[in-house]
Amino acid sequence: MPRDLPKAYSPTEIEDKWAEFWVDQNLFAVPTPKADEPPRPPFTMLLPPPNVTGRLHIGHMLNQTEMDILTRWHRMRGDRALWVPGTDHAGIATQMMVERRLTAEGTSRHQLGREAFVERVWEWKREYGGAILEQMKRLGASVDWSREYFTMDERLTKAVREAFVRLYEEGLIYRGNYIVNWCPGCLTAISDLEVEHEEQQGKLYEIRYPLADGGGSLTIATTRPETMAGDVAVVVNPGDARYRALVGKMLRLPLFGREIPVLADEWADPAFGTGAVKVTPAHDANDYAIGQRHSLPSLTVMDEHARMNDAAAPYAGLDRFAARKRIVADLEAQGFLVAARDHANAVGKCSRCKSVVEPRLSTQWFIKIQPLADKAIAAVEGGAIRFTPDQYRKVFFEWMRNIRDWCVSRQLWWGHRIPAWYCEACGKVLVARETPSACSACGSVQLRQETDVLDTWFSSGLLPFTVFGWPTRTPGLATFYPTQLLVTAFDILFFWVARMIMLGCHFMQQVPLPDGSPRPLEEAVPFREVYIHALVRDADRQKMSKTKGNVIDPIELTSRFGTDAVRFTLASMASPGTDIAFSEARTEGNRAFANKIWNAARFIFLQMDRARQAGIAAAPLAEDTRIDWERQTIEARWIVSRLHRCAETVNRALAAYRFDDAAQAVYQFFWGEFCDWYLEIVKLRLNVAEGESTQVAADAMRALLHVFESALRLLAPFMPFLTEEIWHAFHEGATPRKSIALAEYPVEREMFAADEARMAALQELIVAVRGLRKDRGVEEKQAVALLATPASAARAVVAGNEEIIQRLARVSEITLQDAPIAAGEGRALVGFDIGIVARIQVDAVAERQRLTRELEKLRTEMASKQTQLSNEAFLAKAPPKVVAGLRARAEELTVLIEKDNAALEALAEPRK
RNA sequence: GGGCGCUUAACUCAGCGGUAGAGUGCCACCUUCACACGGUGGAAGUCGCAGGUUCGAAUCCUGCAGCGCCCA
Repeated sequence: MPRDLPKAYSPTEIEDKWAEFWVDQNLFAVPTPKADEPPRPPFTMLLPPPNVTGRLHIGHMLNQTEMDILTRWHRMRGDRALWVPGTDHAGIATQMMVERRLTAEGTSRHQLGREAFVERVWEWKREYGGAILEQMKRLGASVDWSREYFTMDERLTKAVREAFVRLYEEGLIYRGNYIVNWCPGCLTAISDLEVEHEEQQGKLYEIRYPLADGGGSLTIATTRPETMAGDVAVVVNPGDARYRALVGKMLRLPLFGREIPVLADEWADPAFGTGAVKVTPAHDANDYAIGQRHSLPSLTVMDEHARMNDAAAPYAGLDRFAARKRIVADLEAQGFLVAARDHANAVGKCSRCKSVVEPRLSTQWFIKIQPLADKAIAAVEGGAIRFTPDQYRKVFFEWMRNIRDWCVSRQLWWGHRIPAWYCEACGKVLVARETPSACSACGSVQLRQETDVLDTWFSSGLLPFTVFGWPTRTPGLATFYPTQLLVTAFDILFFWVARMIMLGCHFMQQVPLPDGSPRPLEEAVPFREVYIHALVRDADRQKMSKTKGNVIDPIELTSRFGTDAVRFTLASMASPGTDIAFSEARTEGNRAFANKIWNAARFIFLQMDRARQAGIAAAPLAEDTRIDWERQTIEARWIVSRLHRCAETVNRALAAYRFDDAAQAVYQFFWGEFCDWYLEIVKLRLNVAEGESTQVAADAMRALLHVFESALRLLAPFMPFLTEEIWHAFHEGATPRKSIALAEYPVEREMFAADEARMAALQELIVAVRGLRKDRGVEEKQAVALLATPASAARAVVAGNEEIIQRLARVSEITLQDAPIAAGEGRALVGFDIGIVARIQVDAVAERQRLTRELEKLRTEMASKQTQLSNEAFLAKAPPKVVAGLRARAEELTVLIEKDNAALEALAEPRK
């Protein structure tokens, strides 16, 4: 592999290559282990299946970046890391997509017929359905492509049918006539969750309903006068004195002339409107309940398109909103309209097509949800499933405790068709795994299959076990179930997560453990942990939407900044609980970070070549090489110590899903310590003069190569492309493993606390000298002589490391002295006084300003410390450690204040 | 209406009882042989407001204001 890397890192040139490499080499495939294989800690995750019609958006990328970091991390730690990808058939969305195409072609699904239409969708899916997974491949998601699934695959379809039939046999599925959320746009029932409530300014109409006996009238209040034709009663609160006398009497329905009763029902709220409400059981869920209580009939007055039907003559054929206008106008004209007040009310809209949802009485299939919800609640309460952040546990309970039966039938053609057949002869309903040939009751062959399909979430709710072969008890199911983790956004917590928990607990409890013993609830859960991540918003914190035009396209973004930079940005902003306002500025910063590492690699490769020319060994170390750190130099022990500390931080952070902390730690280590300090110092050691011993350089090279290669592995889960490229270049093609993704992740090892303290002192000294140089206006290139008066403890630090100070602070010679630095000529640190010898005039005014500012700060701090230290209660109650720390700091402050004061006084005197 | 969350440097965000942090941006200087997607130094915050608890509060409690989300 060529090592003459270009000067600037160009991600686009290398990313495609590695993305293909990972897929072609099948690197992330995890075969189901054979029985005699030694066990390894499992780490299994399911990709929340994206919609097969979809394109990758930035939310997917965040989700997948987090999962990929975790998977790569676990894999490198030696776990059996399996991440299973797949797509969802997305009933409504996909059907709509193909229908739009048909419309453009001048035809429709009804013209094609069901069979031809479904075949058409499959064609579409085969052609375009893979797009989103191709995008994932490009972004380097380390999934096991050999296990890719599609929710309409034959195998999964069979499992869906099995699940449905079992639930039916267990009495948990029933067919019934109920009010459902009907979308007149999509022409199907939708679940409660697919309805978005929106506050809207509407009217509250007060309408006078005359008594049938002609003795007066009663005024009702309604927001929906268009449903009047379906009214079967008016209810008032039994405690409402205003209407008590009217209960039991009949009213004559205006415009329609039918007679309906006045009834008493607790549901009527005396404080709302007039306290009297009309009851339309076929078009309102609450009214339906009232209708049940009072045995009232239900009159459907609209068709599936939400147009008035014949029962609403003379308004038949009108759209519901047009009908409302006409009816209100007619009521007004005939003197029935008492008032039309402004009224804010929540309108339910279809999350898919935004049509106003029409509550509609229809026959649907339902899952009796309470028994399933009870198990799900128990699983979470018992700690078998843990949520991060923890607050979502409460949200989960809130929802699960108020859940209603799940309407699973959809009036669509694309999806899993419900395995139910109706006997035309005797009316029996047959629910079966295999298509029946004759009625089991009467033997008739006149069977008609149910036309409805299942809600898409029904099949996705089964995925954690169906992908591993359920209902068959496969070795894969035994090995990989339960999965360890689910990573998802808040918005599908109920759609998907809750349903997986309910269905997983229910079906998997029926599957014994591999050893044959009954499976307890904690082993039936689909996953042990749920990590809920943020929503990605635009830079102005606006939710992204196509209509607003503020959608960030991750593919476009990665082509501008590089996939690694975008990944790193998402990871570093992903702190739990808050949404991410996506920042291009930070992405730019991370592109610079990638470039920094690229150039560090270039530098190291250059040094390796030079070293070889000088006869010094400079080859990548074998993986099991141990370095004798004791004989290494201070900066080597320091950097390896920092490396291990960083590894510890990263490992701890990732275990807690703190991607931000992990990313920050790597960034700070690689740039702020490895590049800024270590590489600068190591240049000293590698610079071998003619005839000199090469031992120092050889030792330094070993340390450098070891730390650099370890740091690459540390970074690999976050920036897989860049690190893969450099790692292969580093090994010149002879990599110890196929990919850095298969190498070992660094762990906490040797630490040298004393050297870290010494380096900290050196760094402080060097920074102070640099600052002093700036203050004195010394030119960058000019080396200056340094005078230092170190406290005794610090003397050894300076004495042993002159070279480092000289190089990093650009100092020509160092003079250690006991005599104080001339006041005003130097700078005071806690451990040192330093001064420089340079033929530059001190700018007395500027120096006085600097000192005054500094003194101000020190005195403010001193005052607060003294206040505390003179407080008896503080001394008595505060932990000794805190008090001691405060005392030490106060002493430092005293010294610094004295020194600055002296300097200031000296400056006040006119200079000769 | 019920519930949850947020408000910290110009911007985006960490910190959540014991000396206010990061990245970006800003200012000044520097084309030093890995990197100007760079180096060096520097400026910048009464931690939304008001009370309370505590020896001590950005951090805990209460109230208020503003913003956002979920459920009805």
